[in-house]
Amino acid sequence: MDDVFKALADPTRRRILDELVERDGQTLFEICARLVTKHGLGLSRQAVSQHLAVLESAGLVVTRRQGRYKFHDLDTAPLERAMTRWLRPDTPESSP
Amino acid sequence: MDDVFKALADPTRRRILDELVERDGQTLFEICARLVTKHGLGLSRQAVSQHLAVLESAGLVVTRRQGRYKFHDLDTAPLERAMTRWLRPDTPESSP
DNA sequence: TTGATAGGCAAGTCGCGACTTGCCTATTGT
DNA sequence: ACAATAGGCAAGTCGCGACTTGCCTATCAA
Repeated sequence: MDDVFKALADPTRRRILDELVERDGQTLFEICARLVTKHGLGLSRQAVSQHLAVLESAGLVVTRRQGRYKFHDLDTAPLERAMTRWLRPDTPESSP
Repeated sequence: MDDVFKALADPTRRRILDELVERDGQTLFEICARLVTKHGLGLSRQAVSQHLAVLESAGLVVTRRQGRYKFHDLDTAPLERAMTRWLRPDTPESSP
């Protein structure tokens, strides 16, 4: 759970999550290309690879190998668990 | 919104939010004392003050001065807005 | 089998963020 | 008025994280 917040701290990693929400099951090179073209970010392949490793060890991204490809899928379950931490039970909108 | 994630990245700041959920409107010295006694954290007053400044500029904490006291209140609104960013609209549980 | 593609490992650079230290301002109580 | 309390400002130290560079492994197509 600590890793979830650390993973979300970096803006590039958040962009990666944005990409995976829009289209699940992308490879490292696909994500690389999208970050460069769509968001104008100039980073190396290694940088993206390391970001994906952080996201995966945080449980936010799940990978499946298939031949020489490694597909990345988003998992939002850790997000929801992390965020309900500070949501008070007595908010007036919670039970209308 | 970028500041929200950066603010949540530090474990000490998350502890401060925990404290404010439990009891709203604490002063700097109160928060300091609680972090030391209840959580065993050994940090200076300045450290906590800087953490509170980060939380405030992120909109997660709202302050009100009263004489020589400065009370700190939690605001969870930025949290909820930040989290809905990656929640897919087509989750099977969202519309049973 | 060879070259191209997809990815991994390891060491190194560098800047930002967390924390400290020292001193200063303002409000309160006696 | 004076001391104590509550907080702020600024410069400095230091470690961790983001990113690069160079090289290595594995799978697929020709």
